[in-house]
Amino acid sequence: MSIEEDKQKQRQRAPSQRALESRARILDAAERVFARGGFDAATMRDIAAEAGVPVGLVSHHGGTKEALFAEVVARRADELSTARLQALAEVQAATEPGAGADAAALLRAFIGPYVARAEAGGAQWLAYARLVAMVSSDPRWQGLAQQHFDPTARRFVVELGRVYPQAEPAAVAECYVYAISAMLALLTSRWRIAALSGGQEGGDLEGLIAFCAAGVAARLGGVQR
Amino acid sequence: MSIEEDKQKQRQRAPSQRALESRARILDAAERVFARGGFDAATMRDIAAEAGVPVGLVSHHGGTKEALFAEVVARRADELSTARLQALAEVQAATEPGAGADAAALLRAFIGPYVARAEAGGAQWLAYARLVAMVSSDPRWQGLAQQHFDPTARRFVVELGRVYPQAEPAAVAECYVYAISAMLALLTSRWRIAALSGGQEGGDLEGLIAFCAAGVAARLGGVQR
DNA sequence: GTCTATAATGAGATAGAC
DNA sequence: GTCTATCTCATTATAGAC
Repeated sequence: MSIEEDKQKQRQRAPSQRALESRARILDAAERVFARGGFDAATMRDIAAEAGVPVGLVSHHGGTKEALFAEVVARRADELSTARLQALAEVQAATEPGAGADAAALLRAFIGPYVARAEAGGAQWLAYARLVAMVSSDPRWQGLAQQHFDPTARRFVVELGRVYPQAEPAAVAECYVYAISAMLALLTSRWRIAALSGGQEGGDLEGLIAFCAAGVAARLGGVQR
Repeated sequence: MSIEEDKQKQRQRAPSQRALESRARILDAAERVFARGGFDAATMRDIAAEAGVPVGLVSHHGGTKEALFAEVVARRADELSTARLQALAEVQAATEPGAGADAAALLRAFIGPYVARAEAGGAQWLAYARLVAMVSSDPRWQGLAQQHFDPTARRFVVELGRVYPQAEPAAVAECYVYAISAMLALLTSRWRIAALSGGQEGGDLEGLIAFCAAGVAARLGGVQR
């Protein structure tokens, strides 16, 4: 460890405690501000004010506005990918060989880690969900999406295809896109659900999985093997 | 007609053919440019260039940037609401009294008119779908959404609640939000479906309705009355 | 590392000629 | 109605003091 640190010193000093805090505060603030109105509505001044630091410090730690955005996206995407792949491994370990996993378990492995973090009081995770929705739907950020979201998505599509081997690959991908959009809707649009049902709170993980699992089963082949 | 025109003259002259064309070109161009990167990424200069008119003319016809945005949203929302309510009336007319409509027919009445317009070579409708997704998810445009989307949405939630009378209102609204988000995903993310399935084209109205109808049935009560 | 001051750019809106 | 020129303001990024 200490040797590693010495290696780093060839390039730069170890960051001070205060510097690390500033950096984290700036990233968190940027996440919230970007989530509010998208990349263009956010200004470096908004982010600085939200973080409680001077404007210049945002550029110093985050680089350009685009680099800051990319870093915000990457930070949580990595944690999420790891959690999802681990949940997937657990599902596969719990399935007896030859039987094959079922769609609900796969969906839970993919959707569960995110919803769990958001529901554990994760205001930052909710803000991040709005960011994910933007990055996923705006061709402008296609590069970011490919780098951070696609690998896990492909893996999930492959596993879902194993459950429904007779289904067309495009239909499997279609179901994946529907499920993800519903997940993001749950995370970002609880207020709308409440507004449409007279103020009643609504929407949870189990309801979402029930909806998606049935949808997948109906779309990909009626009878599940 | 001529008398009507004279009445108008008290306030303003009847618009010339060219003026009407300019106005329509500007609205169409604004729709595309707003759809590309959202409200803030769009500039009045982009819109003018896309429409092939000088910058000043955009303000002249569209007013402020916000007014222009609101007008773009309103224009198609009204057409869509009418088509959806008409389709709903047809569904109810075709259902024998006492039997009750089924969820798939309701979904088709709500989703069909939009997808049909988009699939009939409607590049502008696809651009508009991206706008709808933005307006629906950004609290900044809550007023626009309430004015133009909520009335039809509420109507649909009510009808869906009739099909599943034992379901909680919040669960019905939840299903509505999932279905709409999946519809928007189909319209805006065909490229992603293709990318995830190795270039194969995928996603159509019937698949979407199959997915959503099964999801609704599973979420709202298993057995349909 | 932290913070201030400023340079350079590009935005929305509008006044006024045609 | 159409188009040009311009006003005013807010933005990003950075140079340089501490």
